[in-house]
Amino acid sequence: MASSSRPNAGQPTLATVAAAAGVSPATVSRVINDSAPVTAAIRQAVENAIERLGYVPNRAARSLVTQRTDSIALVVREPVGFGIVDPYLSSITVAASQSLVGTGMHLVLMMAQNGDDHAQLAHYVRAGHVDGVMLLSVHDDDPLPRQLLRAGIPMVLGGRPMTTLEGCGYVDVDNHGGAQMAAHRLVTAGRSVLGTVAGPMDMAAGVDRLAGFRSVLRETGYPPPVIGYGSFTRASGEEAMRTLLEREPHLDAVFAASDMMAIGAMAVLKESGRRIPDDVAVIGFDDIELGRHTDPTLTTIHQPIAEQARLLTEMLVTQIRTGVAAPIPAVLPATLVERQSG
Amino acid sequence: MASSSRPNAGQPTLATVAAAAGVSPATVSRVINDSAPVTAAIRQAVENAIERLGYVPNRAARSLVTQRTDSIALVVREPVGFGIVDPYLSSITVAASQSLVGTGMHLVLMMAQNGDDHAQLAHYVRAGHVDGVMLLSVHDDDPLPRQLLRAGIPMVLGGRPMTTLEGCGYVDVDNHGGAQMAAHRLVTAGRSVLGTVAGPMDMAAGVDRLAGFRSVLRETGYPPPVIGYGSFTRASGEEAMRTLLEREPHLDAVFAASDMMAIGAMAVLKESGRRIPDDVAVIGFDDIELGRHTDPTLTTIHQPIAEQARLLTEMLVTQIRTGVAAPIPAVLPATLVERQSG
DNA sequence: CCAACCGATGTAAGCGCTTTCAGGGGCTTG
DNA sequence: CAAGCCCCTGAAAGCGCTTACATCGGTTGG
Repeated sequence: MASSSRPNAGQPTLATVAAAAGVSPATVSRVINDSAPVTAAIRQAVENAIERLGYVPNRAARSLVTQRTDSIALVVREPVGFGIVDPYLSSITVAASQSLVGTGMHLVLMMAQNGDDHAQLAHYVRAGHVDGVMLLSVHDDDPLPRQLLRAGIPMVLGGRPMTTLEGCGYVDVDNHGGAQMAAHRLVTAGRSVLGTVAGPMDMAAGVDRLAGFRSVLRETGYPPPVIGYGSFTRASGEEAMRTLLEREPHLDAVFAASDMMAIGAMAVLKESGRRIPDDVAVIGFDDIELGRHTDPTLTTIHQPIAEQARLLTEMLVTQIRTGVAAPIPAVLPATLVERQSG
Repeated sequence: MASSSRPNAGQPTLATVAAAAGVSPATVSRVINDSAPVTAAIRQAVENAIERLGYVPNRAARSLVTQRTDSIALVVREPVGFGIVDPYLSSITVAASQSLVGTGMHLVLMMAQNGDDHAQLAHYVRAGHVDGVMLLSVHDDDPLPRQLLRAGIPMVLGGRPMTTLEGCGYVDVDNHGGAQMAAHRLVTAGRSVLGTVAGPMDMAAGVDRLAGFRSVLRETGYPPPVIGYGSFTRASGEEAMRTLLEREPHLDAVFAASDMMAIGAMAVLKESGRRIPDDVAVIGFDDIELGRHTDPTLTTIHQPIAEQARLLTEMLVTQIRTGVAAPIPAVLPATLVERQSG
């Protein structure tokens, strides 16, 4: 259909509009961007022409001269293949996308699974396809953040980076405090042999949640907990739980650093014949939807995801518009959600 | 930091590379795009220069002349606000993003919640920011698909459109057949008073699932089921279930057109003192992760999401590259997943 | 041995837009 | 009433890239 050679053939351009309105292209541009005063009559004529022709400005052409693209990249390091989806990550993705509505910016979704993807991604960003980057789920050995920072790309992080990153804002949840709440609850409930399924030690969320949990035990005179390590996934939670049970069969309470790991842990506990919470109490972290539907329902630490996404986009957009990075990172409060499991 | 005025200052351009390699810009372009034969020695020199300077081609400039952007939009009509996320939609989003890896294309995520968003979106697409559109969750009264089609934008649909759309491929799941499986199972299990929580009647998924369900009852001599209508969300499932119970208290089986609605229905049934599946059997549709963790676990109809996403991207990319729409839509098989609820 | 030719490179013309810069009224002011 | 301003508009120069088209050796065939 349509003509042939030029795919864009037929679409009116600035010049077309200018001709139709009997003015210069410059004036049309000024009307569109409201970048300089234009006489009411002329403005009207231009707007009519635009309307009549169904003109839409070409973004590539605009980007070329303004050096902006009005879109940002959301980069998620999704650890697993097809089908499996970290509910926390997908929630925050949706929330970010929604909080961008109204800013006139758009979201480019990028799932980086490995180093190759990251290299391609850095390329993509530097090719000027986005004005800034929102990075989720950053590991300590990840070279990407530093790379982007060096290239001067505006960037914000969802979660505190392990090593301080100058010139880059982030929004974190009070992982330490949240984990303390979990520990307190278990201690208060009179549990005596505690264990924890910790997250990866190359992520602040993993480290902080473990530290918070241990700090309470230390302060209350408890012996150190048995620790198993996972990667926030359900499968890793199962595995860690098995290790925990081997090393400490008399365990009567477990704190998991993510809900998915808590769910895996619960499955293993049940499988081993233990009742939850009667024999073993379980507390998770994240407050994903799933936790409301498990049997028993999951006691967990809530993260304000929508708020986190909102702050992230706000920080990033500000940084893009003003050129200066948010000086102060945000740390949002975590809250305990009491359900059946612990 | 960096200089000031031009944000892009410092980034090498084609010309920079050409100068460094001692060749013309055209030759550099030919090397980069492999669009014409270039002597090995020269190619080498150019590649060295690119490497040394860390050159990255500017996409806006390229887009301007090629009229391609190498990115596509994933448009989701997300019915609800912050926080609530349809698990089916978020899964397919992730799957689509992943199946795009390796094609050199990128995904722009767009959550359109209302007509305004849609208008803005059509604008965005026509502004040439994407080469094609993948549309999820299309309602019959939605003007967007036709609008894009008329504008000649390559497009594919996740799910059959209610009204035939010429020149636009789609990938559907065998909703009719899947619903029949559910009905069969309930009938075979000896259930006698059947009801269904149907989906919206302005979407093929809603209509087809209801039709499939009824067809089996008709053929097996059952009376027509009581029907409640929802919008695929959990809350709407609860509400519909309440209506069903009012109209038919002796109900002993329910088929819900989505897992989220099934979960809502189960909550209402439990609340009313009924045991599942003893008093009432429940079967859902979608096979979302949540269904594995409910109590009882949810019997449901499985959709091959990853496969659907893969086919959608494949169709769209092909259409973009060749210019012709996929002539035959794909319909993927649904399968029954037997769990505890029904 | 010269004409025709072919393959590799360079030249230059835009793609559609923004943005300086200069200029041309209409006003105010001395 | 002339000089000076200010406000609005138009002309034109690119932004960084691709791509005809021209060019220029070097072959090949008659």
